[in-house]
Amino acid sequence: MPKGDFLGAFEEIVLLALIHLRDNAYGMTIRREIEDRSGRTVSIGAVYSTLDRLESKGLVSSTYSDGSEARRGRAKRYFELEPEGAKSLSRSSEILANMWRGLEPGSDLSKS
Amino acid sequence: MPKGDFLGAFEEIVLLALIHLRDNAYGMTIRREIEDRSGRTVSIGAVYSTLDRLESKGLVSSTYSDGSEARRGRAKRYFELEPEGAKSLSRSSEILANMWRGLEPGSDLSKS
DNA sequence: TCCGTATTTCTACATTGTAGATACAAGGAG
DNA sequence: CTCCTTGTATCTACAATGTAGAAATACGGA
Repeated sequence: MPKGDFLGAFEEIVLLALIHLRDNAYGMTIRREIEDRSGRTVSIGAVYSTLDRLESKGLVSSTYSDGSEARRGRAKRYFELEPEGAKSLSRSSEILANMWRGLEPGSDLSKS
Repeated sequence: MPKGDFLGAFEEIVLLALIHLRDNAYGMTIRREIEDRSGRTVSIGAVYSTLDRLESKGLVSSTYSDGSEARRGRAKRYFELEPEGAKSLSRSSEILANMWRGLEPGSDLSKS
C-alpha cells in the first residue's frame, strides 16, 4: 500500500476554496470563501500558514500582483492550484468516498 | 459563526470505519477496515491514539469483552459511536459537501 | 506628515497524525 | 509447570497540521 501523502481536513478546504475563486484567490478572499461555505470563522493566520505549507509541498503556487492595480494596501498574493494539488484533492475525496460508501451521507448513521 | 469543533481527516475515517463494522469494531478490525477501503497502511498505534482522543471527546465509547469468548489473546476493546460522534460526522460531511458544491468530485478541477 | 485601509508576515502554541516497541492474556506443547 | 505462539491493547515520542492574533508593509489621501 502506497504511502499516500494525505491532505489534512483544513488543507482540503483551502484547496477547494482556491478552485472556486479561480483567478481571484488571495488570502482575504480565500478566507471569506471558506467562511461563507462552511459557516464558521477562520483566522487569517490559519489560512496563510496552511497556504504556505501547501506551497512548500508544491500543491499550490503564488505570485504577487504587480502594482498596476491602482488601489490602496499591500500587494496581493494570488494563489493557484498546481497539478499536484489537484491530484491530492482527487485522492483524498476518493478515499473519503470509499469510507462513506454504503452509508448515504445525511442519513442516520446510528447502528447503520 | 459557531466554533464548530472539527474532525481531523483521520478522525473522520476512523469514525466511519466504526460504523461499517457495527458490533465488531475493535482496534484490529478497525485498522483492517481502513486499510481495505483507503488502500493505504495504517499503524495500529495511529488507530488507538485516535480512538482514545475521540473517546475523551465523547464521540465514541468503549467496553471490554468479558472473557467468555473462549479464544486466545487479550480482551478485546469494542468501540461504539456515540450520538455526539454522529453529529460531528454529519457536520463535517456537510461542510465538505458545501466546499465541493459545483465542482463534481472526480471531474477535472483545473481551472474549473 | 499622519492616518486609514487592505493585505501579508511572523510567532507561538494546541491538536492531530503516525509509527513502533512493549506489555498482556490465554491456550497449547513439552 | 514453563515456554512459546497468537491476538490484542497500551505507551511513548515525535512530526505534521490547525489555529489565533499581533505586527509589519504599502499605498493613497487629508
